[in-house]
Amino acid sequence: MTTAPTLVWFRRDLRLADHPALTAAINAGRPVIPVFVLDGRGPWAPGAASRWWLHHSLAALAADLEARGSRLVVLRGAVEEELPRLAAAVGAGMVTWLHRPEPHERDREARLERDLAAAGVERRAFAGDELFEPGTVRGREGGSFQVFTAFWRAALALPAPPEPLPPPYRIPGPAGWPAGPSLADLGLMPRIDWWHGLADTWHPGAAGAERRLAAFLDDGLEAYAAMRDRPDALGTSMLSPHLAWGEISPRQVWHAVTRKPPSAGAETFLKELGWREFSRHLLSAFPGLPEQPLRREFDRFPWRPDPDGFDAWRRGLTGYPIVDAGMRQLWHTGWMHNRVRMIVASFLVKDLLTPWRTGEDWFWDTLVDADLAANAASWQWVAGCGADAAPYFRVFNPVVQGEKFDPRGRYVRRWVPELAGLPDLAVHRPWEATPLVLRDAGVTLGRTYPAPILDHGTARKRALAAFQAIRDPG
DNA sequence: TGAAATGTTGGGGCG
DNA sequence: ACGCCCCAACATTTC
Repeated sequence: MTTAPTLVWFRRDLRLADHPALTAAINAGRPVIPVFVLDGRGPWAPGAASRWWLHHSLAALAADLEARGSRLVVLRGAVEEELPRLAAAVGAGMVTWLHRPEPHERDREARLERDLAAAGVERRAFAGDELFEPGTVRGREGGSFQVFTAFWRAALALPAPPEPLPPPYRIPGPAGWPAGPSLADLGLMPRIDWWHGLADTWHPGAAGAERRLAAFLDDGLEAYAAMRDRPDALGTSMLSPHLAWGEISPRQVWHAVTRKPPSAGAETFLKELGWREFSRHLLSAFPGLPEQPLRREFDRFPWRPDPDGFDAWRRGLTGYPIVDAGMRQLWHTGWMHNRVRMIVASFLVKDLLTPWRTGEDWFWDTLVDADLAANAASWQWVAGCGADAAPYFRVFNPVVQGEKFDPRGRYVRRWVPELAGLPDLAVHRPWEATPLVLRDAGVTLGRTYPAPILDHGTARKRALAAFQAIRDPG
C-alpha cells in the first residue's frame, strides 16, 4: 500500500519549531518530505555572505530533521518547476509552505499554486514568519500606514501574536526517499576561504538561534534601551541573521520576551521587532520598494556616482574611523551594529551622494542577515526617500556620532587597529591630532591610515543643496 | 533613530 | 554698586 506523501517546502523558515506548514503536514497523517529548493537565478538571489550562512543553516536543519527520523531533500532550479516535478515523482498529495513577503516570492507561490492545482495536488500555505501578517495592520480608514509609530501603535492594539507551535517530536518519513543533490552540490560555500570571520562569530541554525536568544534574555534585555546604541558593547541581541533565515520565529522571540518582567528594555526591543514588521508591511504594500524610491521626487535626485569613493567606503578606507570600523566589521563578520549601519549609510548616500541602491546591493552581498524588506526599507529611510524617512536634512556627522556612541573608541580600535594607539580624544578625528600625538601612536595619515577622503562640513552643505534641488517640483 | 546655526540666559570678571 | 562684556550652557530654529 502506498500513501501519498506531503511535501513541506522550506524557504527562509529553516526551523522545526513554530512552523505551521510543517505542523500541518504532520497532522495530515501521511509521510512528510521536507524540501529546500535553491534558485540562484532569480532577482535578489542570496549574496555571498548569505550563501555561506544558508549552507550551514541547511546543514543544521538537515541534522534536526534526521534527529526526528526525517531528512532534508535539496533541489536546484526554479521552484515552480522542481516542486511539481518532485510531487509527481513521489506521488505527493499535498504541498505546504509559509508565505513570504517578497514580490518575486509571491509570484513564485502563485505560479506554483496554479501548477499544483492543475496537477490535482492539494496546497496549504500559512502565515508564520511575521508577528502580524502583512496587510492586517491597517488604519481606521483601512489605509496602509507610512509612519512607524502609528503602525506599531495599531499593531499593539491588535490581539497578541499567537503562541508559537512546539517543535514536532517525530516526523513520519516515506518508505523511500527521492534522490537529489547533496548540500555540498548546491555550491553555496565560497570557493576561496574568506569565511573565517563569519565562522568565528556565528552558529547558524535553530540551536544557535535559541542559545543567542537565551543569552540575550539573561544578559542584554534589561539594559537594552540604554545599550542598544553602543557598538562598543554587546548591547544588541544579534538575532538578526537567525530571524532573517527563520531559524527562530518572531513569535518565539515575542513570547520569550513578554514572559520576562516588563521593562524599558523589553519594550524597546519589541519595537525593533516592530521595525521588521513595518518593513514587510511596506514591501507588501509597495512591491517596488527594493528598486524604486517611495517618494518619487527622488527619481530626479542628482546622485553623483563616485567609483573611487564607493571603493573607499566598501573597504573601510574613508579616513573617518567610525565609518571604516563599521565597514570592516561588516566585511569580517557579515554583520554590523545597527547604529553604525545608519552612520555608514548616511555617509555613502549623503556625504558621497552615491545612489542608495548601490549601498543596498553591497549590504545584500555582505550581510548574513540580508533581508529584502528590511534592507530596502532601511536604505530608503536613510536616503530620505522612504516611509517615515529621515528628513533630507538629517545628515549624520561621523565624528559626533562616533564620540557619542563609542566614547572611548573601543569599537574603532577593535576594527581599525592601526588607530589603536591614539588617545580617546583623537581616535574619532585623527586628522586633528598634533604631529607628536600621531607619531606616538604610530599613525601617519595617508600612509598607515587614510586622510579623510572628503571634508564632512563641505559634503554636508553639498548634500543639503542637492536635496533642496528636488524639494519642490518645477 | 541629527547637526549646525542662532538665540537666550545667567554667572563672573572687570572697569 | 553697577553696567558691560565674555562665554558657557541651554533652548530654539533652521537646514
